[in-house]
Amino acid sequence: MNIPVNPGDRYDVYCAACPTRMVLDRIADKWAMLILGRLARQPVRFNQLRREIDGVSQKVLSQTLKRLERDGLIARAVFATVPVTVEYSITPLGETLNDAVAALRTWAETHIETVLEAQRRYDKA
Amino acid sequence: MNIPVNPGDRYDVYCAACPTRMVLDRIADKWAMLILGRLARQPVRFNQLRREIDGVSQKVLSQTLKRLERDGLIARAVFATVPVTVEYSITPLGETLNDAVAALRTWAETHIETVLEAQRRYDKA
DNA sequence: AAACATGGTTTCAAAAAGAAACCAGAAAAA
DNA sequence: TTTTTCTGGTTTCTTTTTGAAACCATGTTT
Repeated sequence: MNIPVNPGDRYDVYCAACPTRMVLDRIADKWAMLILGRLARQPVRFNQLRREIDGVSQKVLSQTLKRLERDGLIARAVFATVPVTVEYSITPLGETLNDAVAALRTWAETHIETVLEAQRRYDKA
Repeated sequence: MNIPVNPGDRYDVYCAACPTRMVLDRIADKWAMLILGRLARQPVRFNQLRREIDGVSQKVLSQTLKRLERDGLIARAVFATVPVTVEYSITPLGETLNDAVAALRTWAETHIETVLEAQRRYDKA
């Protein structure tokens, strides 16, 4: 371990310098996962997204959308309406990621009881 | 949306007050994912883990391990050797989560080229 | 004697996140 | 007509989190 990634080495998230680590850091994010899951259903506008992703601030939503767009996971379309309409949609690449992320979201929803139980036991001891 | 979770409501990560949101926030973490993946192979001691999870600080490793233990995802065993040995291992519940997380880690490793390409295109424009 | 091993905690600076105000411009409500 | 609402953000400021480094006790190795 601790081996920097040079051309020819294979990718390894356990190496800090590996570009896959950067990507993991970016997708291992609560807001990114929720946004991706919402856009997987259908394209949504900025403020609509803000209302549906309960608890996200405008700043963080804006930042996260920018990063997801830069990574090619979502697309941003501007329509010259009044007022201006900005629609975000998922890309084919984003859809492949969403399949993996969906498993995490459903894990949270199906195993929540067991986790809460474990927390109660830990806190009692 | 924005409806607080009351008894009888079904769980929904898109609601900020839902306990599943707390769990998602906890598992949607770079370090937690890397730790879980390493422990899925075999039990590992603290300092060994610190060396293998390249880039993690002792403080964050310690904090993350505590949270994972509290959530029932990993187990902590202390042996009265000299110096003391502390071994961390994955639990059956942790293994079910690791299956989902593994998909994310491999996504990062398989789609990294496409993501880097998208970033270059975005930065050029 | 000095360095290194164990598994952490503590301290402090830097980075990130969150809350709130602000922006322009038009439409709708009062 | 003045106020409020809508669009999609950015800016500022505070609070939280993170990361780097030092420190801790105990014991072995060099």
